[in-house]
Amino acid sequence: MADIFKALSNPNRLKIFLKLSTCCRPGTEGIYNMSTAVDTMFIGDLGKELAVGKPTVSHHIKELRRVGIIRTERRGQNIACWIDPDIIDQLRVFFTR
Amino acid sequence: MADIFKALSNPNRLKIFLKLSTCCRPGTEGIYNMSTAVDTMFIGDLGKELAVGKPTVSHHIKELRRVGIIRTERRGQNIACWIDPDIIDQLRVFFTR
DNA sequence: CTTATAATTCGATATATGTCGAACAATCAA
DNA sequence: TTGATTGTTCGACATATATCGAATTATAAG
Repeated sequence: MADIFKALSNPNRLKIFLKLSTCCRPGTEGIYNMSTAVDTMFIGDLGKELAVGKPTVSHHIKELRRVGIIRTERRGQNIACWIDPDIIDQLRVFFTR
Repeated sequence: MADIFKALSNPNRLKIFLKLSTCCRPGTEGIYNMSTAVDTMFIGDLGKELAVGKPTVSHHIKELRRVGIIRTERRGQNIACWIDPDIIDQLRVFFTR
């Protein structure tokens, strides 16, 4: 759990998380299965809004994936990302009771 | 929000949070008002379970208070701590939707 | 096969963080 | 007032982290 919070403690990683949260809402069919997703978020697109270089974005994505917050899948030249819904459920439960 | 997650990202601070969570459950009347609390948690008691020195515990408590996760109140020689219930609500909402 | 685009890896570096010991402050009890 | 207990403040230091530029890999398009 500490690792998950650490991942979300960096402002740029939190922005990535929020961006993915708004683009890929739980309950939206296919959003967690990129083969049918209607609204994907590529790493390059995420990086454009972050005022940091590509190596840094890559590092942050790697970290978010390491702790299980996001999942990724190559789509041609790009790599698509989405939030793992299980983690969000876990986190909500963590703050319940 | 990043600050809150950073506060919870340190293993010792997370242990303090969990300890306070189990000793001071939401819904327990008076637990957030030390003058009527039936189960208080003093800084010294928290420190005994943490394998770090008193200055470090003090530092962590300060940080948790700075970001609004806990509240404190002096009770004689001791200082009592408890979790701010509003923050927990905020966090649960954050991971909802 | 060559070029362009997207992303990762690798070092380097500056800054932030966690921890400690020593000294200090605050409260209570004789 | 003196002594004991509890917690804070202050430097110091070692480690962790965020970031960058340069080089590298992977995929797609001519």
